Amino acid sequence: MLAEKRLLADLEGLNSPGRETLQERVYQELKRAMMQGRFAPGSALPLRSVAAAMGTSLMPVREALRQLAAERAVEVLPNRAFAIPKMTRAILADLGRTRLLIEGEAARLAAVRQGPRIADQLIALRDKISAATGAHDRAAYRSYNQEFHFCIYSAAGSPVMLHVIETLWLQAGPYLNLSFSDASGSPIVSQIRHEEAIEAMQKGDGEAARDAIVADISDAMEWIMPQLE
Amino acid sequence: MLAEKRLLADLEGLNSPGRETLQERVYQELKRAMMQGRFAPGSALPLRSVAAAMGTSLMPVREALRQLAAERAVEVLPNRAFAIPKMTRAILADLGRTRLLIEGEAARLAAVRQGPRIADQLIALRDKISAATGAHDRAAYRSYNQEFHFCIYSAAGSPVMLHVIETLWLQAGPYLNLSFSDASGSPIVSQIRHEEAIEAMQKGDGEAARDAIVADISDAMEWIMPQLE
DNA sequence: GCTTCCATACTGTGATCACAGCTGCTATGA
DNA sequence: TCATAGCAGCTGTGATCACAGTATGGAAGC
Repeated sequence: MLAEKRLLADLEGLNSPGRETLQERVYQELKRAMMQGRFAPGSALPLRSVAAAMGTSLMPVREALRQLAAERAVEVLPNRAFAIPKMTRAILADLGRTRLLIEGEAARLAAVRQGPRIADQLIALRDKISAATGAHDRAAYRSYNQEFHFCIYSAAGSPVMLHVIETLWLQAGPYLNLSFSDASGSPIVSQIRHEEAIEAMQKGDGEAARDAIVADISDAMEWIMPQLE
Repeated sequence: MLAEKRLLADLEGLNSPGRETLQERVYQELKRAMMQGRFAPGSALPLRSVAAAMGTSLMPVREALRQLAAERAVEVLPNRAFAIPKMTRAILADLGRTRLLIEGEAARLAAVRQGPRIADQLIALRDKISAATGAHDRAAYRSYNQEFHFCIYSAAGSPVMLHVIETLWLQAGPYLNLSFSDASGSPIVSQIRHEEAIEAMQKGDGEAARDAIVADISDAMEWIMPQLE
């Protein structure tokens, strides 16, 4: 009996990935696709189409979309239909301003509280980013860049800020792809900011860390902005 | 025909309040009840109980709760059950720190961009707050205080920040009630901060506006914190 | 008296169906 | 030829049901 229970407990751990609800899977899948910019801005997301694509009924899709809508990642039209939000220059600027504020503060906190402790992880990620840039692997670049930033933000020790930042990235996510729609030098500029951030973390210098992150975001925004519309 | 169409168009406007979905109504009702602190922290929200209380089926309740969960206003337990989150001192402090940052900045923006234009509204709200305080009407106080703050935040012209602030209030909402669990002087302190805020708005002084809001939030936090646990 | 087991009730999940509103097309009329 | 009525196909909403997992209660065994 006891052995059986132990076995079940072990299996439980193994089951847990499969134990995720369909709703969860649909949510994650949509989120991933959106952040990769797979949907055109303004395009509709009919429940039945998404459900058919995912091989589920309408229900998990409805809940996943509503959750994404609550996070402002998808829009609810007056018709109550779901759609990918259209990004305007004004909204993107607003998003950028808010990111500067909160991600800058998170970076400052991270440097002060955990700075030297995460420097090694950041250096490893910087190397991966360099490799991805060299290989012109945009997907890898985006992925590692995101890891780099969130490695810092996680170290701030503020779950509330972390969640806010995640929702901001989710909203801006699809449009960050624009930064790499051609082979221009934007990523290289970013590398400089990352160096500055690493240095600030090593020193535990909060103000320098904030400045580095603020500059990084500003660079990206300046790059993306003229490409809109 | 044309007249008929016009009539329908007119009726459409009238219908719109009734056209809200059940899900929307359940969502609003739950939100309102939560912000008034009607649910004990940690208490469960079984779908069927809520549905019975609202007189609907499970579906609208499920979607409303999931939306609230996305906003961190309710918690999803490992059992996938919904519950009112338990607030710890650490989380409340985190929430407070984030509020200082973003609400302070929103106040600064509001003062610079629209300061004098909203001063009259703020003065009117201040008077209502005074009246509510004098009458010991806690519900009215809470309501007008919220209006006062969001009057400022709306004037910042940043929909992104406004939404973030709303989610922060929703998370902290139930615990703000603690500030008035007895007849102590906390609201009076708050009034001083409001005066400072109004003055800053009249002058269009961003820094002063930020300081006033930061002080207001800090006061409230300092008041609530020891009452927790 | 304490532990163990089993039945029952209750949890959220997800599929299916009926329905109302809207959109766009087509056929019919002037 | 053009306007209009009506039909067909979409849309999301919400109720109902079946189901699997979990907690809880009491009863039977040690």
